[in-house]
Amino acid sequence: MNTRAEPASLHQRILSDISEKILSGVWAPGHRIPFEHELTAEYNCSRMTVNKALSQLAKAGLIERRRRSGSFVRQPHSQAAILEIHDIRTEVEATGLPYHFERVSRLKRRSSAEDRELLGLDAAGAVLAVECRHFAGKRPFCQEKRLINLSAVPEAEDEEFLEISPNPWLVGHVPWNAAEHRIRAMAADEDVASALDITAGSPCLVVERRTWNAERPVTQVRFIYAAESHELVARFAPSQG
Amino acid sequence: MNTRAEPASLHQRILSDISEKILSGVWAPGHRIPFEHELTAEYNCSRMTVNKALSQLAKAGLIERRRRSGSFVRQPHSQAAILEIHDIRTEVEATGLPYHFERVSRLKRRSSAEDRELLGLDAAGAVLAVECRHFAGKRPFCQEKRLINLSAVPEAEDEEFLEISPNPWLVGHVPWNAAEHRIRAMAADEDVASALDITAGSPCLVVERRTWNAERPVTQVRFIYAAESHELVARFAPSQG
DNA sequence: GTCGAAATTATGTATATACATATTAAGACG
DNA sequence: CGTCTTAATATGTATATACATAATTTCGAC
Repeated sequence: MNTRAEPASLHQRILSDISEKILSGVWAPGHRIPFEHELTAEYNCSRMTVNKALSQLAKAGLIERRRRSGSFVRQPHSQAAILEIHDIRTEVEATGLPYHFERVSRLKRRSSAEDRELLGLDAAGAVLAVECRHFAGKRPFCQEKRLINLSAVPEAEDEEFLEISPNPWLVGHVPWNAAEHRIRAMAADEDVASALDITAGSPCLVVERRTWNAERPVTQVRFIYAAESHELVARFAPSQG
Repeated sequence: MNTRAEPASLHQRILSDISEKILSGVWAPGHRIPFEHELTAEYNCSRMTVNKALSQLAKAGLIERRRRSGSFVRQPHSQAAILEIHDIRTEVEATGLPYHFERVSRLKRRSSAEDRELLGLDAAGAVLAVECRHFAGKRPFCQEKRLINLSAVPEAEDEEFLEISPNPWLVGHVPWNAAEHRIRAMAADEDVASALDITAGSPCLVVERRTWNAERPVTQVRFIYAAESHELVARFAPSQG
């Protein structure tokens, strides 16, 4: 009945056994799962091993542990979902169409007030503004307008972004430890409409991303998709560890 | 010297000490963090305690552990972000405007093929179709079109959704353990345009959610917002355990 | 020098044990 | 009957120990 690959270690097996019972609904929310000493007997192992599995399930939010009372399957209260952010190349290739991109423009300049606003920069400094178009087959898939903070990423000044698009280049060259995405709908203005080969005023999906490294803004980018060509998927899936 | 709130347990303190060094950028990606035996000496504790902290950091994706070589700060490759899904009441009240909603229609029917498609139902069965409008002040904020699978939630048949809107009611009455959100842009059709008091064809943000309980579809709902009135925010934040 | 065996090293997993702590149940007492 | 104390119980944390495993390095045979 269980055709999955069995996890190598015992505590992982215990964890996955239990989480499967919960996720399949065999143990409904509120159900008391066996005590540590019962699982210890069932799996013929030490309490530490069982404890490791249960602690991880608790940290993942699947169960709640109460001293003296035992562990219980939690109500999945979560209002947070995991949003998969894919590389554009990956997104395009998932449709089966060949991917390519075009660097439309690249301009180094002292940061304007608007640039600093978009990047979240306090001080003045040089920025690099890059615009690209990404294609699925022959049709434009996405317009990219990007600002790169040159005081955080001076190496970008030597990159033309003709062979490699900004995102893969940045991922390879600059570490970052925080990112924020804002997602909204927008009517295409003339600029977007001509870039995406759609009529002005038609609906677009806008994904704006800002990334930081050690509190310092690295880059700000706005991806604009024609409404028909893209959707985002976010899942709430109780984590498995 | 450490003015933060001290975590209660030793392994948590080790974990938070290290993750702070990483997130603040003191230890950059690629940096080798001290060996377990070095941390053992530094914190004057057993290897198991250090191991617990490091294992959790590894599982959270902050570090990578390599046998014989040690543990290293990982490149934050993650392309997954946490999307906050708020209740509409919360969203509206965050703008400072008073919230209210209006139940437009409520209809019980045998599921059509389209209903089953939307809900992800295999078999036929009764569904409840509910339509609402949510307001921010006097202006329409969001249109909600929902299907409820009555074979999974029979109690819904006795609820009129006049006093309480479907989402809070469902959260209080039905457990669920999986959810999927699809986010896209759309042009308002006549129906949406009149519901939101905008002109047909103007851009809208669509959030479609489906939830399951123990593999069984519970409800499918489509929230439609005028482009100006709403945006979604997703963050990538390295988890702290 | 090159190849391959053996030692070294850091992590991965598991055990038995100990004591702490939160929570509930049972009992004593006014 | 209610309250206070005490015991019982499940989890929380930590230790010392042991052996397994993966990845290097060392070093000897050729």
